[in-house]
Amino acid sequence: MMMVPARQTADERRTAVLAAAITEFARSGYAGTSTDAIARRAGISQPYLFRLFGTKKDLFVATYNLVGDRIVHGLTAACEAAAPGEEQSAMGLAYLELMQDPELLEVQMHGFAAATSDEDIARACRRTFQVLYQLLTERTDLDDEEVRQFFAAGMMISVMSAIDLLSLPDSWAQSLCPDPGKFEAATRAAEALRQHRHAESEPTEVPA
Amino acid sequence: MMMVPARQTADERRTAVLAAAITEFARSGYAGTSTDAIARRAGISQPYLFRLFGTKKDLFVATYNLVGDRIVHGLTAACEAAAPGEEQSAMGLAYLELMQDPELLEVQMHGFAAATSDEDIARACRRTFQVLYQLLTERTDLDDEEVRQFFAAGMMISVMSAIDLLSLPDSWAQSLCPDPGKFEAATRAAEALRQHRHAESEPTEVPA
DNA sequence: CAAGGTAGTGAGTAACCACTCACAATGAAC
DNA sequence: GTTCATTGTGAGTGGTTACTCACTACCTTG
Repeated sequence: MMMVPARQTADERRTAVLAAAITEFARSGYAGTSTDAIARRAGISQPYLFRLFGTKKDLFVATYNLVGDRIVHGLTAACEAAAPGEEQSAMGLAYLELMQDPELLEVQMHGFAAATSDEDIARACRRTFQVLYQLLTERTDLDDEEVRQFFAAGMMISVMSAIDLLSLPDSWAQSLCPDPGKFEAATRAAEALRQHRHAESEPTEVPA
Repeated sequence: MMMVPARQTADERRTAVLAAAITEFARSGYAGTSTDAIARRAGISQPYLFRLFGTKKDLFVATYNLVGDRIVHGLTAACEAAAPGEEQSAMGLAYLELMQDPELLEVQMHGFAAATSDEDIARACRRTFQVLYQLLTERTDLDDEEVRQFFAAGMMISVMSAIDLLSLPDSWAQSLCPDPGKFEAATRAAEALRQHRHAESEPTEVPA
C-alpha cells in the first residue's frame, strides 16, 4: 500500500509554487535561481512547473506581482483602518509590518536588479510603483516631495536589509537606521532576516 | 606576416578586464553575466581572465569595489573643491555627475541584490556604505536625518534608473522624479541609459 | 644564445540549465 | 465501466557555465 500524495487542482498548485518561488527568488534572485529548486521546494516535478507557468520569466513576473499586490493590499488595508488624517503614518507602519517578512523586500529588490536586463520585468516593476503612487496620492494629502521621501525611505530600507546593515552593531550603521523607536519593527525584521539566512532552510521533505 | 596583438602587463590587462566587467555586470548582474562575455569584451581568453582574478566572485567584488571607489573619489574631490559651507550641495551635484554613467549605479544595485545570497558581496557593499558615511559626516555638518535622506535619495535614483522611470513621460513618474531643475542631470543620465540599453552594444572587435 | 619568468591560449570537463515529449495516474460523467 | 479531461512525471536534449590543464609565444637578463 503506497502512500500517494493527494491530487490538487492546478490553481492550488500554482499558489504553492508561487510560495516556493518567493522563497527561492528572494534568496538567489532571478538569474541565480533554478526552476528545479523552486519545483523541489513546491513538491512537484520540474516539467509540471513549466506546464503551470510556461516560462521561468513568466513565473518570476507572477511572483514579483504577487509580492507587489501583497504590499499594496497591506497598505490599503492599513489606510482604510486608519483614523482620518492618520493615513500616512498608518501606511508607514504597515510597510514596516510587511517587512517582518524579509522575503518580500528581497523579491522586490531582485526585480529592480533584473529590470536592467529585461524589459518585461522592468514593466512589472513600474506597474507596482504606479499603483503605490496612486495609493499614496489619492489616500493622503502628501505633496510630491513627501511622496518621494516615502518611496526613498522604502528603497533605503530594502537595500539596508539586503546588505544586512539593520542588525550591524557598529555605530555608523546604527545612525543610518531610521529612528530606533519608530523603526523598532525594522530591527525585528532584521533579526528575522538573519535567522532566515543562517537557517539554511531546506525545502520541507514530505515523508515517503 | 601576422599582426599580433601587443603584449601587456598583467596589471594593464586587469584594468581592461575591470572596465569590461563593469559594462557586463551592469547589464546582467552577478549571476546573469558569464565570465566568457567579460573575457570577450576585454579581448582576452577566458582562462586568462581566471588567472588574473581567480574566481568569478573575486572579479565581481573587485568590480564592485572599483565602482564604489570611483563614487567615493568623485564625492571627495567635489567636497574639496567646494567653498566652505557648500560641501553638501557640491557632493549632491557630484553624485548626479557620476550618474551620467548609469553603469556605476547599475553595478551598485546588482551588488545589493547579490548580497542577499553571498556574504562576501554583502561585506563589500557594507564597506562602501561605511566609507560614504564617514565622508558625509566628517566633511559636512549634516545631522543623522539628513545623512539618511542623502542615502535614501541615492538608493531611489538607482532604483528609478534601473526600472527606467526617469525617462517615462507619464505624469506620475515625472512627479516621482526629484526637482526637474535640480535634477536635470538625472534626466540626461536617463537618456544616456536608454541609449546604452537599446544600443545592443557589442564588444568592440579588434580588426584581425 | 641559453635560461627562466611572464603573458596568453586551445581544448577540454563535469555540472547545471531551461525546457520538451511521450506517457501514466486519477477522478468525474454518463 | 468506458470515456475523457485533468493532474502529474521519467527521461531526456541541446546549450551554457565556471573553471582547469597542458601547452606555446614572448621578453628580459646574463
